Amino acid sequence: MKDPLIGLPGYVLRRAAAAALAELNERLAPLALRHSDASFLILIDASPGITQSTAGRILDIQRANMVPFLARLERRGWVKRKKVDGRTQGLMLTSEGRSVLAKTRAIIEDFEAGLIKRVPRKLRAGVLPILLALWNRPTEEVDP
Amino acid sequence: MKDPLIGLPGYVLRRAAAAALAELNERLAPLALRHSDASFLILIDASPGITQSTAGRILDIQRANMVPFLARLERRGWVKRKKVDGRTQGLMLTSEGRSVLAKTRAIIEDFEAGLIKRVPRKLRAGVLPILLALWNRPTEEVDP
DNA sequence: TATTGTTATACTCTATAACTATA
DNA sequence: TATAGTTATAGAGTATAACAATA
Repeated sequence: MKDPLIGLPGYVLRRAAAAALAELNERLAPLALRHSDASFLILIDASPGITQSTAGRILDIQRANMVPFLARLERRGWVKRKKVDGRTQGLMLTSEGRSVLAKTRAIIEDFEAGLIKRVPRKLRAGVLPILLALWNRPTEEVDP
Repeated sequence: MKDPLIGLPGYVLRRAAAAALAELNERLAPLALRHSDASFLILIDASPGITQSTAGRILDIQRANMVPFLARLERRGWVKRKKVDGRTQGLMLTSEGRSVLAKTRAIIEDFEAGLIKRVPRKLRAGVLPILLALWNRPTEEVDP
């Protein structure tokens, strides 16, 4: 039985992402982390003092959904908040957070390397440009 | 504020898929369909008489999750079941199902065309081969 | 014994509306 | 008036375990 959807880039994009995410979550499971936690830790580390609104905008996580998300990371002692003004709080990794991030980075690098290795050598240079292009919503009719 | 994850193919793959899916769901909303419904209708149409177990295996939907999924499509009069033997039932589109599928296909074709148009011309030939390669789990160390 | 369909259940992710307190 | 953080809630999507009926 063949999959009649296999010629549709949108469908294959979804399946590829789902498979990759499942694999990454498996690999992160020993740290009791999910891929979303990992991306969040990386972002805070790259931008210490970032607010949760800004972080949410970058990662495309709604403000409302950041709350339980952040609460968990804080409860586990990986992220701390520091008041910036009366309504804003900057996010920082704790030293424990940096420690778990180091392990996380190792797992992610291994995962990403494995991902790219599935692609035939000759096509590898196109992977990131194509994915970035697919990601961006059409702005003007460039290269129609 | 830059996204420090933008160099990771796995991350961009996820974001690209999420954005594409959201857009497709928007486009399908007038038909009160979701992308998962659409792929299911296409599959049944391509393989009339397929069982839900087989369909679930192809689409990577668990048997247990097929039940409410199929029930909705049947309730809306788009899919009917026919007993094959005592425990197996073949799935078929109703004429109403074929009618909604025709509209669905038009939306999907337009969506897929828009998706591919985001990619610079020179890279387009690589899109599907790369996505298919990323989808497949590594078997042996081919092309390391 | 293995498979099909089913029920029940739980967790993640996402989406929206509305509230508060601050800027 | 707009924004940051929060609460509550709902709907997809996905995962597992267990069961009955049948092959």
